[in-house]
Amino acid sequence: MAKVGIREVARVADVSVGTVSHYLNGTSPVSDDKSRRIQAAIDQLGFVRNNAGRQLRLGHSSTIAYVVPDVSNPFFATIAEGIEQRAAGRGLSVFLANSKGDQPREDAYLDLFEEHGVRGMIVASPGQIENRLASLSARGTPTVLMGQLASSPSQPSISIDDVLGGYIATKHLLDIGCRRIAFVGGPLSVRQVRDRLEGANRAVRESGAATLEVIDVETRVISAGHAVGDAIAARDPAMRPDGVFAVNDLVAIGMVQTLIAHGVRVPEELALTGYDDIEYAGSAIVPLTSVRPPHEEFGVAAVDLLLAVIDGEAPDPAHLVFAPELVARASTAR
Amino acid sequence: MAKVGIREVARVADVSVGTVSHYLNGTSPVSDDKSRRIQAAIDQLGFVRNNAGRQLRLGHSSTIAYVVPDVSNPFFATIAEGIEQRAAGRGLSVFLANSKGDQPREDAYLDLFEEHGVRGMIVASPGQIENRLASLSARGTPTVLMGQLASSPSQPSISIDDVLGGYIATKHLLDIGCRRIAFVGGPLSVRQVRDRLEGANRAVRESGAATLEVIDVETRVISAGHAVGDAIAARDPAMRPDGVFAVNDLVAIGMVQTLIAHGVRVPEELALTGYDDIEYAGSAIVPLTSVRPPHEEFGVAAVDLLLAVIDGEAPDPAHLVFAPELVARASTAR
DNA sequence: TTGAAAGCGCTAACAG
DNA sequence: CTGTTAGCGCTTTCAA
Repeated sequence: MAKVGIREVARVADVSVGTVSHYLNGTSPVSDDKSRRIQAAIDQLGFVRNNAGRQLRLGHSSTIAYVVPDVSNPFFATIAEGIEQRAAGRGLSVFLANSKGDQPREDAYLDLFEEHGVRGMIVASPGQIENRLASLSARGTPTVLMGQLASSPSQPSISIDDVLGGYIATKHLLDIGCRRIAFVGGPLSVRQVRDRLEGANRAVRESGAATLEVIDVETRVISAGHAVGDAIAARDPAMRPDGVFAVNDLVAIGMVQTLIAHGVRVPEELALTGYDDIEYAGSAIVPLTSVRPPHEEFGVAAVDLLLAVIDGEAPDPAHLVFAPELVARASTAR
Repeated sequence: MAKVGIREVARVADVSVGTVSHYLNGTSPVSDDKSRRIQAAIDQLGFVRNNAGRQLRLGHSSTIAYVVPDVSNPFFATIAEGIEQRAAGRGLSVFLANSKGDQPREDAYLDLFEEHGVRGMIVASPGQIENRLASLSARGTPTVLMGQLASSPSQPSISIDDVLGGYIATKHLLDIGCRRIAFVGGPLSVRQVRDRLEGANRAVRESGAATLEVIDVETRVISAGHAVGDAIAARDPAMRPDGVFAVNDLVAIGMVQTLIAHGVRVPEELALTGYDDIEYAGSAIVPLTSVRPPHEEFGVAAVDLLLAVIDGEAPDPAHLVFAPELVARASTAR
């Protein structure tokens, strides 16, 4: 396979490389005759434009990067969709990377994308990476921090108000009559967990008429929910909470499964709400009430924010904070 | 931000650009003194190597692409992990792309990666793309087709024996005593669905003592399972199947939820098996028997196959076919 | 061990 | 409208 470049195309079409470039980029009009010859040559030779040359000359690529801890998390996947749509509309492609919540690996990807000269990055990270992002910016690659509110005013970020989310979830339980509330989640070193609990605290405090128990879990997956469900079912019924706010849907799904298996009626004896509104939430045995972050707008807003920074506009609110909303389903229907 | 390149580093360190390059790549020994000066200059200037220039000169990049219909599908996500591990071991990075099962979009990504000069691509596609992959290969980008057996002998592919999978799932139902088997899945235009049904047919035929009903569904998601579960529960108990092979776990999960809600006992009255062994399968109300494709080895094998092609070795078996295995759980425990 | 210099493929400025 | 040409940043001979 001989490498076929723009000059080979030019030779076959009997035009100059400049003309081929103009044809390719629409930089300047090309006569019909030559256009046809150029296209014919391209087809015949199977020419594919070499991005390295193009990018080197242009000084920048037309890609942005989206780095997440877990691509298979439906939450990030949905956002990715919004990002890709919006980016495509602006002529940008999106490179995806999976950091697995692993710092060195995340670092490696950030380096890789920087070397590749991406126009900007949207980074969701469970860790402390503001310094890292700051140096990227300083060297010319704009970034948007996703999922947590940046502490630096100059670091654009886009996040969800988890305190509010925790508040509305708990308020909902109180509104339907629950008085012995339990928050199931942990560890508190995770910002999102802490914030949600704080919101729950506030709602309970405001009500003045309810108690809040905290049931700590190490991981926030289905099996953790199973364990907690078993433990609650094993209690004397009088000692069980009558309303549970699970830190996320996976935990809630696990809980509802074991609770029902043990004969605890949901929502009659125990009302339950999750968080995140993942796809499976509505498909659980007892469809799950959940707190829904604005998935779609989130991705779009992230791209818009990034583009603003790329265009050199200091975005007025550098921090976008979205309000989640409650999706009430059978698990809290009294 | 002045652009800082290798020559700026060379200037500050008072060496030649060639020496900096050698330092960076270990291409040739560099004296300790100069090494120190170069590193100091790099740190001071915040130099980041420009991949475009490097790649242009080198003629190739050090990335491979992994294109899937749905990154959030746990099946592909797990494989991605294997791919990234293995690729990293060979000094390659992986770019991920989400085609959403959309042909034009898949095409766009294939083009994009080809222009970016990736070393090779691993492509999982629900569609017919062998011709497309063939032209990529012809132009110099090796590919591995994932998830379906390639019809062309020269197109490397890596797939799972779904006929066998369907066979062992159904055989298992027969072995535990089921005689009125139902296959829930569709449409038959999807290769994997067809193959699984074929395996089911074979098992039933071999047994000589059972019947196979086909219950068609349009989509293979939880809600489809709900609908089928409702329909089966509504039947006269004598008309219900006593063993169901669902085309995938999502459908099976949906079914088990509604069946139980309607009081149909699983597995006593109706044994049920899914397919794919996704994470949630073991976490269903009734833990689900499923057919497990070899996730981990799959990604590793795909990379190895791709690397072999990149290295110009005509891989001996161009087609790798993996055998799935049965994971028996409560949903078929009699 | 180091430096000088020739491009890799492409775009854009400029001249026609 | 079209052709000519100068680099973009980097690696890699080739000499020294």
